[in-house]
Amino acid sequence: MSKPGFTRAEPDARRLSLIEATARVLARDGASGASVRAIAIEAGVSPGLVAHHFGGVDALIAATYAHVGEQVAAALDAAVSAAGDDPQARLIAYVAASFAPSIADRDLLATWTAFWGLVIARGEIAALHDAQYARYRDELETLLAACGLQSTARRRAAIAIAALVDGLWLELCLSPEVLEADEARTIAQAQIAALLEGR
Amino acid sequence: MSKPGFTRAEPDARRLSLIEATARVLARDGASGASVRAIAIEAGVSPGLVAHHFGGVDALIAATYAHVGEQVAAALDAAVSAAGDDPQARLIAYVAASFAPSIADRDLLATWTAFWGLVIARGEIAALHDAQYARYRDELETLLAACGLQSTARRRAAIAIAALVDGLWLELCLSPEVLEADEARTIAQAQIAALLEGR
DNA sequence: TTGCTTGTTGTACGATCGTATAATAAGATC
DNA sequence: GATCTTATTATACGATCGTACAACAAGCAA
Repeated sequence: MSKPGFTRAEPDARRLSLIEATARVLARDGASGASVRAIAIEAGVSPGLVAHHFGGVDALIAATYAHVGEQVAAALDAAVSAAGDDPQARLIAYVAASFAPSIADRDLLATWTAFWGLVIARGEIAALHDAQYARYRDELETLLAACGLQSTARRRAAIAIAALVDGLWLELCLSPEVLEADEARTIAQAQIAALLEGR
Repeated sequence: MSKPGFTRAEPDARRLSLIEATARVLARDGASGASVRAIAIEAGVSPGLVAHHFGGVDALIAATYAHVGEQVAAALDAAVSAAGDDPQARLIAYVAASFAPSIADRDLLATWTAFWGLVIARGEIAALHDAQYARYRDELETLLAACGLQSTARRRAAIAIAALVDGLWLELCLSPEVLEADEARTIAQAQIAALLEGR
């Protein structure tokens, strides 16, 4: 009974571990450091596995983006569920969750910037971003509808909130010493209140 | 009288042409395509010139970021000057100028994403971003003060507007078919009006 | 046990990376 | 025209890049 030199994993499990390793490398070394070899070492596997499971490094980064996006969306949804029944409280919880320490950190930003770079370099990846943005906007529109906002104003309100949150989130990640999470939350909350004013 | 094989340029002039070439390469191929050789070819010079004038490729990209930032700031300032004397009109002109075709395009976004990636990978570059952000915020605070906003509310209002504009600008660049410049302008204008309401 | 599938490894390949360096020559100075 | 400074070129170096590929072995089925 000799110890196995390596363990065989289910394709899905291996793919997940590669995705998580990619996220860690992206966070540590940035987009330029996310090479096939660095990712493979981080995941404790051979470089060839990346090609075997993803075909190429671009597809792996895209999958990482999709996965991280799922996680963020789940965290925001959880915040909404925990917020109770009041529609406005749910909307505010959804937005405020974007500034939680686990969401607004450099590690996540690294994944995002790497992916934005990919959108520029390889146009076909833009569809992934469009899908995530559409989902975020839809969720906001649903929450806004529950607050009683009429349907004609909903789209613009959702875009406005999404943009504000993105901008605050970006600033929070890039220079947390200038803007703190609490202030970001306060600002977002005030803007939402203003948007719902003339409802 | 033989034709010179190359022309000698003033260091500053050559640096500028390298910076402009970098911006073009960044826009065309993204951050991963901005290699010393690609930039040198685009500028019509030898690769060695990058090291000679900038010391390394990171410094060249940083200089490109600074230069593009200057251009954007100048364009925004010009829009303010052209807006006349009314304080609120000046503020709105400043913000709306961010969505002009020359500002909200993928080419500029490519420079920004490349630089954001550098902020992650090399911490010492973050200071450049902080400086640009601080300048933008200061300009907004000045315009807000002219609108009669009391000093305590100014900082938060400036951050809110900066974040909103950044988010709208980002979305405009990434998926212009979803969000159009006119709508972005309308949204920003409405938010500014709301911010100045309780003044 | 035997055979089969396929996840996994290790390596090799050509391309490209950033940078260093010596040779060259443009253009100003005297 | 001679001299000097230095911008510029061209090349070479070692490292690292992404991918391809053949050999290997883990684990399941029979």
